[in-house]
Amino acid sequence: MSRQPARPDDEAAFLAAYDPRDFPAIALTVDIVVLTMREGRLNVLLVERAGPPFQGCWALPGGFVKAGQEGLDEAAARELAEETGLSAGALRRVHLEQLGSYGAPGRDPRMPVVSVAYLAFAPDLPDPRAGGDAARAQWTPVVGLHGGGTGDRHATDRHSADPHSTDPRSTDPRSTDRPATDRELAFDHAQILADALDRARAKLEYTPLATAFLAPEFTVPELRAVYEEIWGEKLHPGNFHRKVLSVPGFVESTGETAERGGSRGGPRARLYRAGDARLLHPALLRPDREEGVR
Amino acid sequence: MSRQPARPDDEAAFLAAYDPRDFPAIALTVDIVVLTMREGRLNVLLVERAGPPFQGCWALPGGFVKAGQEGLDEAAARELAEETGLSAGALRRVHLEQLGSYGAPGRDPRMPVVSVAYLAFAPDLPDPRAGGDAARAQWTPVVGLHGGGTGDRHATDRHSADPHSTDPRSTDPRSTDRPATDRELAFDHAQILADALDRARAKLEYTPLATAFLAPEFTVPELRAVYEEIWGEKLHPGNFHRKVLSVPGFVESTGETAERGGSRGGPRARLYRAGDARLLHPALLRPDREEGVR
DNA sequence: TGAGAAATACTCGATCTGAGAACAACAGGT
DNA sequence: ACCTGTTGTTCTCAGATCGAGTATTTCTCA
Repeated sequence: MSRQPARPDDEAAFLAAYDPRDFPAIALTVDIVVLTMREGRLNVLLVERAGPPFQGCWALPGGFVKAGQEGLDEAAARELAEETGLSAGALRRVHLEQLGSYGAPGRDPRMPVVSVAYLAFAPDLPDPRAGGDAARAQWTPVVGLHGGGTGDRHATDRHSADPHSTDPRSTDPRSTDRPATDRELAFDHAQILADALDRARAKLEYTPLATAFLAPEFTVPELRAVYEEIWGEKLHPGNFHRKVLSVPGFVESTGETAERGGSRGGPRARLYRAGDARLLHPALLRPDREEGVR
Repeated sequence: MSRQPARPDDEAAFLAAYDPRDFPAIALTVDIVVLTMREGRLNVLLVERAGPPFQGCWALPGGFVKAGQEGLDEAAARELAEETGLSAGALRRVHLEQLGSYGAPGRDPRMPVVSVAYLAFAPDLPDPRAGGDAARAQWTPVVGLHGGGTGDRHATDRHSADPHSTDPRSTDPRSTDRPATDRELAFDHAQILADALDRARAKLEYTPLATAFLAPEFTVPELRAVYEEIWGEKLHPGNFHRKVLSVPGFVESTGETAERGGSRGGPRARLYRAGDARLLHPALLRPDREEGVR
């Protein structure tokens, strides 16, 4: 960054190069993959595009960065607030981090557009409001979405889901008039979503961020459900319980217990709060992933 | 991304918004943190700025993205090739990955500039050539550099131009004559470098990328030296050796042994090649890092 | 030729992990 | 109320892994 177009011309040309208008036009946007847990399923916030291109298609919420007026993180936070209609207070409980930037030529048919993608983990949020240029916005189960699912090959780098994972996906991806499920996403958003899921799966391993999907007070089984849903595989209840309580700073007891036992029986679970750890040590690793080689 | 500025105006305004000239001017660059190992020390490629702003300051190599003509990864690869003067063949042995994007307002005094930072791991490369707008370019030991050093706090979460980044502007880090060591970096490059080092340290844990710093054939002690230099701490030779050989796909034996023993004595070490693993399983974790909390 | 250093192999005890069992608490239906 | 099946939580046990320390052998250097 921070260099004139190229070539150490003379001073005049040098300064002239600073005229913004002389740069090839390029637009910068932020897109956000907002993940939340609804009724035990991982959902992503999608908006239906009101105009071309990809009119009628579902896409990730996002918008243009106000060049010079806001930073990237700020722009993402602003878009997140606008799109979810959440108060600043509620937003404080949402985890937001940069995912990566996408700028393949032609990804937007209108003009060169580079998008900085963000990833957000949110507790169960109210239904979104269709604001701005979106025809409507809604939570969509990730399962069955292109780019969704448990195993999305591609992953730039680390971890890719294993081929032999138990795939609880429903074998009924019908999309008659159902909302966004099983729809192609606009632009390269399927790729962004896939990368986001890979990142989310990895994050659960070494951070306590799974708690960001839950209410301030939660039980170990609820926490386990988050891991199972995002990783797409069942975990050993006993071992998971032992692990969570043994990692320093992961959770702290409230002394209370849940109001009711499980919906299908069982004793009432104890309640915990998120601890003060930012990183899990030792990490909570995903079961047997033989990959690595390839 | 991919939405008009905001607000569901009427169709006319909608279409008008597509004129590139109507968007606030913003420039997009790529900056690359190229790391290599020279004489046992971790070095980063820096260029001396030939013109303002930050004239005479050292900065990360980089340049403007050719909007619409190349993707982000392409642009980074191109800049890397230009700046190092390496052949396409030699570049194939270099690991290049996206680090994150930085777009704090005012990070470039000229105009809004967002930079997509990349991270590269390279084996010992020849001296760089000062091309383009750079007065000169050279490898600089990371130690002693602002943003360098072993302990750069900040970071549990990589990337993102956070608001509280050290802002090197305002001060006048004029160049006297000394190379780059102990100099303030231009723009927010100290922050980018710090983030890059954090990422590099983490990458060594779960990927075999340490081998990217070495020749095609290397010994276990040489590999250990890479880890020790980047992590900034001595490792137990015996345990490291056992671990490296036990992780499937990390290294594979060539059957040969090094020409000479260690410079200060000791038997000749066996030679290995990088294996076919992309991920280390189980990971090679850094010794005792009590952090996690706070 | 001797001393010191380093590569590699081994040992031992502390930890961590996966799998399974045990037991009590609880929901739902009879 | 009383079964019956489910589930939260705790334990046990064997195998894998890890940190630390030791032993052995092979080099370099003086």
